[in-house]
Amino acid sequence: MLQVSQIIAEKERFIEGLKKRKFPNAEATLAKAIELDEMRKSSQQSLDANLAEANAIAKEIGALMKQGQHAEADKIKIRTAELKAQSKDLAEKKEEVEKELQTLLYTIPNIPHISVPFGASEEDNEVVKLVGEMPVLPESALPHWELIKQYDIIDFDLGIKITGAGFPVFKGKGARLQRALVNFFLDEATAAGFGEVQPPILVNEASGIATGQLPDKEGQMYFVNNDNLYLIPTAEVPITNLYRDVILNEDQLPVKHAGFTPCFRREAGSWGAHVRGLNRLHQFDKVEIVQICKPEDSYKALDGMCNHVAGLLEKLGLHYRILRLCGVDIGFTSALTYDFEVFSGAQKKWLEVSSVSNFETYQANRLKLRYKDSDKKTQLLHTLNGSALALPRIIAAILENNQDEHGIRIPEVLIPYTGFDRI
RNA sequence: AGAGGAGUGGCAGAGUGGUCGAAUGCGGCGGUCUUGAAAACCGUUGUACUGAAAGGUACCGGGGGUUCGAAUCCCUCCUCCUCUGCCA
Repeated sequence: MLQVSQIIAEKERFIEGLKKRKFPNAEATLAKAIELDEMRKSSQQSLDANLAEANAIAKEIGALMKQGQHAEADKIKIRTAELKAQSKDLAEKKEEVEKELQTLLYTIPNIPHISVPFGASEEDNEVVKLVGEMPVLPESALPHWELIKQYDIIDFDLGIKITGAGFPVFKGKGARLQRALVNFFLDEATAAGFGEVQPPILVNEASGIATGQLPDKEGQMYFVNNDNLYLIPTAEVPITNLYRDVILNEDQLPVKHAGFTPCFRREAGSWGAHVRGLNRLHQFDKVEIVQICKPEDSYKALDGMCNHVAGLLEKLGLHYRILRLCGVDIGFTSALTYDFEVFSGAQKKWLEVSSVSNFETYQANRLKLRYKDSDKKTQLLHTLNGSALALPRIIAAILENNQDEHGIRIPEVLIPYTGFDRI
């Protein structure tokens, strides 16, 4: 969530930024936020003045009672009745304005970083890096949804029976390959200084709001009605919320965490012929990296996280590219996002396997995540996160790209984890 | 899940209707003393909104209520502890 003080200080840049996102009525929306904030202040001031008078009278009554002057006390009580009624009105008005302001601020996305390109669609995402070679596969190469049947390693039909579409069952070497990747990713993250955590995979409403999934993407999360809990769409939610309502000391920064969790996404309305097999699931596994740092360090941190993800893909021998997302494709809460896509040889298409973002203070403002700087002033921190990595599409790419007449070759770095070199 | 108890500042812990944003101790910070350190002593030490400032307002688990006035009384929710039950 943007801060009104920021909006006032950098109005021109914010308007430009919102236009990059094709956000409608940028000027009017920001002006409205500033106006509502003014109203908030003035109604707060009237209410405070009212309460101050009531407090003064209450003290006076207390003093009179002590001296036994009950008649005198009763006399001033008349005024307090008026004040009480007024305070109630003023408080209601204040709450109304505050709520209206908050509702408005919830609708305003983060301001894109200066380097975010303008664009009309995902076609305009900027390719900033291309690494490796296109896999050369024989004509007979099969897409992963055929391979998994042939080798009996992932079973969609079984998942449909016990749960529903989009919940595959990993079997035998498929299950082992997935576990190998998880362990490999976690070991790499640990080596890079990301402290491992295992958070809950159900979260409450406050957590969903703080990282920005709520109220914006309510329908995308599974919800457990009986207990008012949401299944996480990404480990970003619980891990970042570890630091909700926290004031860190400068020497605790940066905070770096990695966590492995299943992720759950309803993906309502986003299904079609182009999302076969492992390309899109309701439940999938992912190792997430999260970083919290001082504002001046966050873009260096973003680069560091990108290098980490790039390193993983290189070790797995995958052909990949990095995209800088354009204004219309970048996520609601993000200021700058790099997507990583691997080439899936048999499908002949790029699959997104990671998204690394800097949220600047957008999440921190909702989280109330701050630190005391060298002047002992508390100020908002920057939050970042990225997938390192999402499993199913990596598996799809490995299966497709590494297939030959003898089966599927396991990447060298994974063999110590799988215990076999071929499926 | 049932019965009982409890939630107060970084921590411990007092406070059962007014002078309480809250005693006291510990911790933190600054200082005196010291070659230095420790001890001792003195001072200081929550967050947010608002205001140029002085100040004002709110916050004693969350929300609501009673009262001129609530940390204190009432309702409700949450969390923790003890006992009983159940369970990986």
